[in-house]
Amino acid sequence: MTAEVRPASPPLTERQEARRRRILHASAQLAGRGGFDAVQMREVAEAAGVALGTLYRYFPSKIHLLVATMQDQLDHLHTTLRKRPPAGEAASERVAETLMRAFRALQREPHLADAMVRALTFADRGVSPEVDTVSRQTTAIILEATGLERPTPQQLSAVRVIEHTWHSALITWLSGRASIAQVRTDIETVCRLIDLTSPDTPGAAAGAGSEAGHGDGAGYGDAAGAGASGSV
Amino acid sequence: MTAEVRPASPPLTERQEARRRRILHASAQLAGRGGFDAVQMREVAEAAGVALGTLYRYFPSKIHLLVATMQDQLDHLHTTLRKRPPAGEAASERVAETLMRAFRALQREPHLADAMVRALTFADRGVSPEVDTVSRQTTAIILEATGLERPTPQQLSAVRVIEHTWHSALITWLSGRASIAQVRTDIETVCRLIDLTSPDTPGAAAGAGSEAGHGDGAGYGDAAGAGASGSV
DNA sequence: CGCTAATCTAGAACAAGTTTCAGACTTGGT
DNA sequence: ACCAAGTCTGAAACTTGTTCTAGATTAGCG
Repeated sequence: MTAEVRPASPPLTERQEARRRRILHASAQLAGRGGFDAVQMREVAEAAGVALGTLYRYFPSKIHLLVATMQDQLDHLHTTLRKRPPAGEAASERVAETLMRAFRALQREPHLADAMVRALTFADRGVSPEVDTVSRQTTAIILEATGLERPTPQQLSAVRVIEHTWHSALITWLSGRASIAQVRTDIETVCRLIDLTSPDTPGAAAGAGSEAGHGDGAGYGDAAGAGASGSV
Repeated sequence: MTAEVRPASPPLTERQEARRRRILHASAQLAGRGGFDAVQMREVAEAAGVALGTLYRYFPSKIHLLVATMQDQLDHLHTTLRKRPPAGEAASERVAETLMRAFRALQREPHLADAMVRALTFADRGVSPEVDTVSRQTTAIILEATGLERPTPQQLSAVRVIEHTWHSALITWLSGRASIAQVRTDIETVCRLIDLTSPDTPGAAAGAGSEAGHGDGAGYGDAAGAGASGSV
């Protein structure tokens, strides 16, 4: 039932699964203390009882390791959330409640949160698939909170904005530039102002352009192109 | 005139100012090629013609260096933007146009963008003041685009959400998880849906259901613990 | 069981950020 | 011009992520 969908080209043996689990456990453990910096590959390896080379065979970089740790934690969170769905009236309220619950969970382990979020945002293209998994997991949680059966492209865009805000607000909190109250305000603001109402609602903001995916293309050398000359 | 407000505890001598500038130039240069990874402290030092220790005296870490580089580039951008302000009707259009212009500027130097944004999001508490400066600069640019004289707390919250979205959307683009078109959609979505209208300004409105007057959840300024101390 | 390929271990080695240190150079004040 | 304090240089050292190697173990298969 759990989303635990890993590529897993070759299915892992039992011992391997156990190793993998020990590694993730050690990672979360160390992250729980000192955060990102405290997760040192040699220490993880030792704590998990594997050789350094093995650790790198399972997780090709520290970032991969921490992103996997986040997937793991998100699974837990998702499971927990499902046990007691948000009770708000409007979709926006339920989303806000869900995110605030998640935020409270993170507050309980700020160092762990630090390690995971830093890894997520620092991840480069080489980790995209894994980061994408986390992103989809987050989207799923939010969408579930909305209770929408068949979200429209506009609603999906709105969810994307909510996710962006959630993510970035977390960063400002973790880096000490925003208080907990400020994060709550940001979450409530985006959930309140962004339109999550169904398409049959008149006056709702219209056509949020294309859907997701990597359609790319799109002209961006258009109007105002010459505007921002100069470097940057 | 320009926001070029640096702490500058001891005012720098001319030679020092020149060194600082050479360092920043070298940093941007190297970042312009290979991005974050290509900015190697030894190389920056050599390219700038200073000793490694000196580089570290000016910028206590690679992150500090890149964040300072971003401040620098943002200054340029801000100046450029001022020369031809956005022309849209509604505040939201002007903000979207401004951000898209900035985005186009970043696209011209994707590696540089990568280096700067990665540094920003990876920055830990030790770099908070500098990151905060960048954040305030960004806020200023957006606020300027709105044309609001005295933004209400609600409007400031909206701007925060826009900034979060902008920031996070950039990350997804840089890490190859979102296309340029997708970023544009996200920017347009948040600008369109978030309410930026003034209480006394008629006309364009996003007001989908919820109204901004709503209770204003959570006040500003209670930065429990680590909040923004030295605000503008 | 015995073979082969894959995996695991221990440990060295390498890369890049960061620190440290002794000595040379600047600067500011007298 | 001279001195003291602060700054800069060059180079080595240290840290931690990552890679590599040689030999031991394990897994799958006939």
